[in-house]
Formats: sequence, C-alpha cells, structure tokens
Amino acid sequence: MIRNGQYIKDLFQLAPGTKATAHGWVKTRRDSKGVSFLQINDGSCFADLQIVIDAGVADPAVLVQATTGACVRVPGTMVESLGKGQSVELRAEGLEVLGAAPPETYPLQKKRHNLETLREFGHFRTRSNTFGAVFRVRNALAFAVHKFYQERGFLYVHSPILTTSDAEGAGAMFQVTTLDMMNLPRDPATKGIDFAQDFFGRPAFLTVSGQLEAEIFALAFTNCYTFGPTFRAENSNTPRHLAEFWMIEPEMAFCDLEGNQQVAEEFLKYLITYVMDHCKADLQFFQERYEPSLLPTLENVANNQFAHVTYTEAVSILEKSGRNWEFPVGWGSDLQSEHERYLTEEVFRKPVIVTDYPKSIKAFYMRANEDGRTVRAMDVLAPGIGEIIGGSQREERADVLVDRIREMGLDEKHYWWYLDLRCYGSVPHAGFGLGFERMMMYLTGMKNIRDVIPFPRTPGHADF
RNA sequence: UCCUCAGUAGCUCAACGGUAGAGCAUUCGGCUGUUAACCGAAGGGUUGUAGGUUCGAGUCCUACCUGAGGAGCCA
Repeated sequence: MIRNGQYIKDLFQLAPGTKATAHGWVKTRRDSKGVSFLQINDGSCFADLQIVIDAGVADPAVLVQATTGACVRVPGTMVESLGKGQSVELRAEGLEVLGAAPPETYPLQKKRHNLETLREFGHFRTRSNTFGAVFRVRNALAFAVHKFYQERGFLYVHSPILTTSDAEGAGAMFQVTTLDMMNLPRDPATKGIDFAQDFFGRPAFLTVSGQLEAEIFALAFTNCYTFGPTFRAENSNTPRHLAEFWMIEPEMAFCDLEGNQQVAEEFLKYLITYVMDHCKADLQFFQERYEPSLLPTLENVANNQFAHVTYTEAVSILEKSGRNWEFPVGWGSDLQSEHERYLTEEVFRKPVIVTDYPKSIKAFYMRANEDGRTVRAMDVLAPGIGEIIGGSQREERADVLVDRIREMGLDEKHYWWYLDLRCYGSVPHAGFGLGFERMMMYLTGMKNIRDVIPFPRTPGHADF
C-alpha cells in the first residue's frame, strides 16, 4: 500500500535528486521524438505529477499502454523541471502499466466533459480534476464538522437510521419492510396490511431527521450533535434536493434562539475558514472554472456578521421592495424562493438569519413566543443556495407542547417519550440542521447537489 | 408532480424544409522538453424512440423516453 511520504503530494516536497516511485492514474501523455511526458494523479492533491520518460527508458510496447485512465507505477528520481508549468518532475527509470485503459472504450478523455456526462460515469468521474477537488473538499469539510464540535465539548451521537416513528413531520418517508411484497399478509379485521408480521411488528421507515433523538441526548449530555445520512422520499427534481443526503444536527441544552444563532454563525464561519486553509488549490480551481467570485464571497462570509432579521421585518422589506412577485408577499405565508433570493442576493448580499416565523407554517416542537402567533424558529439563508440551515428553540413546557400537538391534529400518544422529556428535568434547549451537501455547494460553487455527493440518489436514479 | 428548454460521430457543438459537417478523441505517419502539445492522413452516423405532414424532415406536428433549468416540498 501507499503510506505517508509516498503520495504524489509528498513527492512534490522531495529535494531534487531524491529517488522516488510514483503511483497513480494517467491524465494525459504527450510524446515527442525522444521523450514522452506522462501526467499522473493519485487523488492526494490537485496537482498532477509530470513524469519525463526518455526514449529507451521504457519498453515502447508498455509506453503505448500508458493512456488516459491507465494505472501506472514509475520508479525514478525527482528533478527540477526544465519546462514551465511545474517546478519539479519525476525523471523515470522504468515504467509499469498495472492496469491498462484501452482508449477505444474508456469513456473519459483528456478533454473537458460536462457534468451531466460525467455523472453517467460515476465510477470514473472521481479521476477528473473537478471531482478530485470536490471529494477532497468534502473530506476536509466532514473532518472540520467533527473538529468544531469536539473542540466545544459536544458529544457525537449516532441517531438511528431506521425508525418506527412516522410522525417526524419533515417530509415523505421511505418505508422499510421484510414482508413479501408479492404476498402481503392481511389483517382479517381491517383488510389492511398486517404489519404485526413485519420485522419490527409495525411499519418502519428510514429516518428523515435525528433531531428528536438528539434532544434525548442533549438533555443528558448538555451539548451533542448528529452527523449522518437522512432520507426523503419526496419527488423533488431540483439541483438542491437529494433522496439521500447528510445532515448535521447539533442540539444544545441551556440554550435559547439567540444562542442557537450564535452557534450556527460560528459553525458556518469555522467550516469556511477550515476549508480555505486546507484546500487552497481545490478552491482556486473552483473559482477559475465554476464560480469567479468564490474566494471573495467565502472570505466575506467568514469575516463579517451575518444579517439578522425577523420574519415580520423580512415581510416588510419584501412588501416595500416594489417588486412584482410571482408569489404574493403577506404576513402568514412562507417565504418563497424568489423572496429568499431577493433578501440574500440583493438586499444583504450575505447569509441572512430569519427568525420568529408564524407558528402556522412551522413544526409543532418550536417554542411559542409571547405574542401567541410566532415561534422561535430560525432559517439561515445563503445566496445562491437558499435555506442552508433550519432550526429552532424547542418548546420545553409540557402543557404548551401538548396543546400544540393537539392543535396540529397529531396524536400525543406517538410522542410519549418526547413529552416525558418535558415532564422530567426539562430545560430550555435549541438546535438546528445543516444540510451537508448544501454547505458543499456553497463552498465549492458547484451548482448541482448531485455533483457534491459521491453517489447521488434522486427520483429514478440510484446507480452505482 | 407542474412549467420551460434540449437530445446530431466516443466528447463538445454546427447544418434556411433540399447530398449530415467541424474541433477534440481514436488509428496510422511525422516532430529533440511537451503543458487540453503540435503537423499530416484515415476510419467513424438508422440525427433519443414511435408515428404523422411533405415531392423531400436533423429541421414542422403528436406521443413517449432521457437530461437540464424554474416551481412546489425542504436541508
């Protein structure tokens, strides 16, 4: 295996004259009369390693197999480059093609492909410049998430993927069953499907949120967070939605909506700063190729206060804008995409935290305000992305929560343990959910969420 | 799910209703250090599918399939 010191990113650090063996996949080969140039990459860094192969060093029959996509091992010596474009290169002293990639059939070429085409080759797109950069940033971002919370004493909790709670209210769920779909057992009384015979003895689903379980942990470990996959069976066909995505959900006891906003802002800034510090070359590439204003935007967000506005104030701004909205603005109706865009992209030109929404458009568990008509909800809206964070202070008063559950027409029996938390050792607490891929989009400037997750799942698509 | 746009060579794209082309890739040849290398030549197509209009359809019409964008749902 390849160990530290042997990755291509390490070879770039070696002093000229040092012996080294490079391993990787060929990006391109250029031949001249007496010399060939091989450009290879092993995913360890954005830059490709240039390998110089003088005539006679490699068996010509082997050299012709070193085409785009082939896997090679090249022993040699690191030298200062005679050419422009790289400071050091590897002077080959041999060449092994471990796995050829016949160019007649290998789908990727040493030229630019569009993202839709690349998506069809999910098993090879990882070798492209773009997806190399995407997944290095994703790796760094995931690490930064843990680093942020671990540095602040938050407990990492694994919330369940399978759930029998069909009342989380965050969207359509995927049902999970071991019943024979061709021969479903029936309940003789109701004629319905007899889920008593299913694996869990009742209907089960993939989770749409770990929040309710995270609250259990916050009320024992003070501060905690989840970071795992989440599933929504919505028939959403947009560049911002996936059926399977990753979400980070911190939950804090002894915390109100103000504290919640502070954590959210500190968190986003920390993630941006971490990735800018650790993935410079990758971000540079995204700026050159995908989003010309990427780095200035990220720096601006990392170094400035987010805008804060209540829902009521936001509605007022929208009403005074003089715009002809496709969807009318009015207190009580939810903000539409066009409204969010106007606020983030035109009014504030940076992330905006909107708080205190009407209770009628928010979930039952959000804490009621004294005015009787709004709740302590917050959405963080980002330019170009829309809602990147959704969260709230939770209703910690048992009697108020029961009223809300009934008011929304829900069955309080389903929430027995959630209500118990309010009856025994309750405390004001708050939390939010950050869509990991939405954050990836913001950091990379990639415009389609299917291009920032390794294997996207969307309606009609679950390849690889 | 609704609305809009698109589908032509392996890839990126041209082609007024009138003989389907180019660049790159591929194959062959050339070139003493290249940077999406360069120069020359060759091969490569049932124009997404099925119907229809027309003397004639890549082009117009209908349906379907696939993809993208916008909307809703949300993270």
